[in-house]
Amino acid sequence: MVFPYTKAAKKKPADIGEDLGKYLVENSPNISAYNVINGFLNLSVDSSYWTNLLETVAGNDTYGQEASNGKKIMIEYSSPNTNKPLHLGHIRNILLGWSCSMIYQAAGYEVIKVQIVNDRGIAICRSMLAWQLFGDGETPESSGIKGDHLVGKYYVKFNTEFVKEYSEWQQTNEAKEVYAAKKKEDQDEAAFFKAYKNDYFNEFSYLGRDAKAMLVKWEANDPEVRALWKKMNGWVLGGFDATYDKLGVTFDKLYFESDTYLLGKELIEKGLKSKVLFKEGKRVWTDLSNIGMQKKTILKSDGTSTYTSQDLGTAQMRYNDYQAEKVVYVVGDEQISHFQGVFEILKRLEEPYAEGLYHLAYGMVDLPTGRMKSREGTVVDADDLVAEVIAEAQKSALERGELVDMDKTEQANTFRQIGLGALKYFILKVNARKRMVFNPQESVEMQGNTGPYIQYACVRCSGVARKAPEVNMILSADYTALQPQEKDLILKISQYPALIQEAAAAYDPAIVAAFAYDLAKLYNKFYHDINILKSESEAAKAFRLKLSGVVARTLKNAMHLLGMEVPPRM
RNA sequence: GGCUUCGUAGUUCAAUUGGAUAGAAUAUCAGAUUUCGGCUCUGAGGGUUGCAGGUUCGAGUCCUGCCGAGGUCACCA
Repeated sequence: MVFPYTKAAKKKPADIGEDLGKYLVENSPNISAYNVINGFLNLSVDSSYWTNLLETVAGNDTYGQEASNGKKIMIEYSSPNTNKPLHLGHIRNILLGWSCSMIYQAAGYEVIKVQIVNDRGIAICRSMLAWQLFGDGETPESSGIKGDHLVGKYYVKFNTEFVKEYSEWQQTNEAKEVYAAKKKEDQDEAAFFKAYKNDYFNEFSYLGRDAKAMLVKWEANDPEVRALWKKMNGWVLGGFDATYDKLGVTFDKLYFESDTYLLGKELIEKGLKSKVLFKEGKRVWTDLSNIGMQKKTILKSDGTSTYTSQDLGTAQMRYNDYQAEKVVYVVGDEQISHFQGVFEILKRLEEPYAEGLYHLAYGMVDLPTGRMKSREGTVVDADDLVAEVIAEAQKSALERGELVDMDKTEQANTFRQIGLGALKYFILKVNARKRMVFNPQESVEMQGNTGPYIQYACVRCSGVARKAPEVNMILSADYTALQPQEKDLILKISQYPALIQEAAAAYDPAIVAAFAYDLAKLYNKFYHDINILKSESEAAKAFRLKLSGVVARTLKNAMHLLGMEVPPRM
């Protein structure tokens, strides 16, 4: 493309193209020809360039892994509440966090994977209270229910009981009086009570009163409440661990909100001194109008902490723990303004890590039928989903009569790899910041732009490469009549390291996913068009086997960045 | 309402960051191959990139206005 040079050179676009092309052919050994069309300069690359490139890549055992750059990055992901099991939204979060971790590792960073478990607050007290009232001593062991699901059951129970209580209350005289006194114009009873729910919880509800009382006791370190809290949180965390294990993700460090929610005092003192923050009574606030936001409360008028104060303190603590240059928060896009506020305050406080903070905001996951709503029971449970995709992989393989001769445990493992591969790819191929539609049927498809298609291509080319141990004996330089399919493959592979950097800079696994798919597709075309084992010459055969080996390795590497495994057979 | 994200084949997603004829997949139809591995390949139809202006050699991409869908506007987390 020569348009940008027209002004500087004061020539017609076509002439510049001619001059440049001519110069490059004469002076670069890699360029063999050129032509100019509509102001675009096209160059032809000599075959020795391609074979050399392939040799270089083949000889590099760590292709796609940058040398350490000595920098640290912390990636926070998952970070669930301990009152209910994980769902599809968490899965998107977890896969994004994991994949970004892998990408940054490949880009040369030391990665610290963390999560902050939200294990306190009124929501947790709701589950606890419901269990106390209706649980009858039920445990994961006694009921056979996975711990997180058991606690989730009582969270739901609380809500159904609360709704019942609320609708009964609406019939009372007290409710009629509240309605008469507080209703807005044109607001009928139904609309009013729908909007009044939270106020009811705080002012009139028995369940609400008891849950809040429990939270107060928890904060006062009441031994009985704390013991119950510990017991139920243990159940939930055990359940989460099982789910993480299924998904194949790990963490280097867990932070607990119960330990961090009081942090931030030190930074607040600093902010008050430097007039970044202001105090009225016990309340501390700041003005964020410069980034289009309003006043933000950091400490409440009773002096207690807020979400903001807690995140300020946590950021500082984690910097003290690890001194990471970058910190990525994988959190849903509904919290964009919260993090803008937190990051802005830290910048004003001139904290050394403030510039390296990044909120990786992802969009909500919708179902084909609309959005997920826990109240309407349309939430897709994480454990159910994982079981379903594995079952689907098994079903479709057995229907085709494949893998039946395989050892049972190996077979089960292969189905797991395929099912999870399908699920992970389906979610990660979509740009993170976009809202996405999750179709359970399509997620387990095996054809087209899917995980199993890529896995299959990889299995295929490593199978080909395995056929010929002599690939390492260099012959490929003698092969000069390269086919377009071969050039396309080498070109694609040569872009891989730059692509990793690009994906890291954009915090976007979808870039890697698109690459893996393109490469798989190019290989399948190559495989179809050219019969490798019946190549026209030994040199061509050696070249193609070597190429297959390099494709296999690159595909496997790219899939690893997406958290996908490659089955031994498919 | 203010701020903000988004709107691309029937559907799900791309588009090298402002570049060539907007590409894949899926579904539909028509073919090929079936070798090292059966989930492979080729082709066809399908688009006024929400609408209307503007900026320039050139706009899906940038600017303005409208329409539509989210998010957010707590002394909740």
